[in-house]
Amino acid sequence: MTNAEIARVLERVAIRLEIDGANVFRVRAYKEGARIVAEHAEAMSAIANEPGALEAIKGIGKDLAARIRDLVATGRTDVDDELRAKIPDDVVDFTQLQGLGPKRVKTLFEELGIRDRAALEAAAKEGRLRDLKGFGEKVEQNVLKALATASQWAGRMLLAGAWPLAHALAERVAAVKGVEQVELAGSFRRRKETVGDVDVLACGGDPETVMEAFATHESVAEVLGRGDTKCSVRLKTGLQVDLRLVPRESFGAALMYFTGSKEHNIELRKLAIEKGWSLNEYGLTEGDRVIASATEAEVYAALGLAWIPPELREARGEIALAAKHALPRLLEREDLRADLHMHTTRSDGKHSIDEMVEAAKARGHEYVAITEHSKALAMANGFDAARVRQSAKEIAAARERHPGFPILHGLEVDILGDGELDLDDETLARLDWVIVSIHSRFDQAPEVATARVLKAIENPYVHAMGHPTGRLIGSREPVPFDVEQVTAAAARLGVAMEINASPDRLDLSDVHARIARANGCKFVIDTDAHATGQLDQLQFGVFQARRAGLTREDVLNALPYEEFLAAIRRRP
DNA sequence: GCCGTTTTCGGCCCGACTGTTTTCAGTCG
Repeated sequence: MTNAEIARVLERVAIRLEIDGANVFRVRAYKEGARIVAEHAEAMSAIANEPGALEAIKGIGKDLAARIRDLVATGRTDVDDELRAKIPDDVVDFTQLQGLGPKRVKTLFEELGIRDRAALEAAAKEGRLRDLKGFGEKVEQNVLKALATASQWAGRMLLAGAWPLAHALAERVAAVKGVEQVELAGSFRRRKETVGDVDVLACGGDPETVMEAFATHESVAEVLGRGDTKCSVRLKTGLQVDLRLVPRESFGAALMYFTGSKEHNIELRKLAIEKGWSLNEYGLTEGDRVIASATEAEVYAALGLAWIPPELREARGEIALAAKHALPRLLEREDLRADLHMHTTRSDGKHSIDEMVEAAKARGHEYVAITEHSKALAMANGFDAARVRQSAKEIAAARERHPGFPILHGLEVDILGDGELDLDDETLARLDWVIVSIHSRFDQAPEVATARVLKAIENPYVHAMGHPTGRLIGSREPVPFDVEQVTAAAARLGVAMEINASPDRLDLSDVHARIARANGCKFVIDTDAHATGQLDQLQFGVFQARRAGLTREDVLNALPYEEFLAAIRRRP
């Protein structure tokens, strides 16, 4: 089992224990265990047999270690088996419906014997929920609403999808007279690849006027709730956005609180408690005395910490680094000097070489690589050997038209099912920049996929691996190769890992990129643009890189052109 | 269920909102 699969089992054990009415701290231990496993760099399967290795991980004790060993060995564990026999899957999923938590789900299950979605919907429609203890007409209506929403809006929204909407709402609020500060907080500010909802924080201005401006924005479909300090709306796209009005004197504390992550905040509170203080969204306090609250920097400083970039606030060790003032200087968009993965009309792009080059120049790039597909992608007009020779002439001609702007003759070569590359070495040797990518056979077994990728990157003409795992967020799982093994090999071979900035790829993921960095990999951050406008998506790749803790030094296309060439010439 | 230069027992993050109640449980972030 992969770490993600183990984490899912532990998470669902936690929910079932909650419904079952177990000790809340036992529930928390399982939830925390799930999170730790999901984010752990080493595979549980690799360390399970090493005595004491699991128990050495903070948050994993004797019991959880035994569960994890069971799962690694057999794919099952008895506590999960027992609970599943008791509580059906659908009932567990009920807790994801807004307004239903473990207590109400327990009531539904035990009082009415509701075991699946259809039964829940029927019972709500027939008005059988309202008389249950802790329910009422309103809750019953909310259940129906939540069921409808869940079917229409099963997942989260891509960060890039929420981006323009969130900024439009923030600008509307910021334009209200008297409003002093507006920030988009939550997972949005941490630049997670998907967001479940968006939190807008504001201070200043007349609360009624600010709420009204927010609630009447043309993108709003429904006002879900409105109090003195908070207004929740659902947009026409399905995205939920919460506006919170906070006092200006505690804006920093509120921004920290609502930026999260929850786990990061918990660690900060523990730190505050150690000092005899208390931290909440109103400030860092000692009794009635406010120690810090106005800005994030003040609160972090009072806790003895450097200000932590939101992308790192995931309780992955950033607080310890901040305490030592040893946080990395994260990569910034301005550090990137090139985009090294883009297509033109010659394969499946929408724009010509000249158009792409001009668009890249307009975005401040100092050099680019043009990288068409190879022949395995026939439908994308992929290049064969003869077409690569022809392409060399086309690129040479383009260089004439763009003096002083280096254009690398690149190609995105398919990794075939067996790890062979789609073009022969002689052809690859003609290219300045060779990216290898997987576009087929996403369903291989882990060992097969690992061998496939290792074989591909061992080819001495390969410079980088494009969208390495091939995942599509929300629709296609990553190819299950061993990321640990592959990135270690890539580091040794001098093959860079791409962080593909396309919003539904963002591949490598933050977790995988962290592993790759720890193994000594270099990276490239590219758009894989198929049209000029997509060159703007580079920022989403930068966000992902920041979440992985990458600095300018980790990234090849942050190098000036000559240094970049020197770096990639280490290969034959 | 986890953890511990005080503890092997007794703690474990905290406040707002909703809708249920008529002082508060449940949910959410």
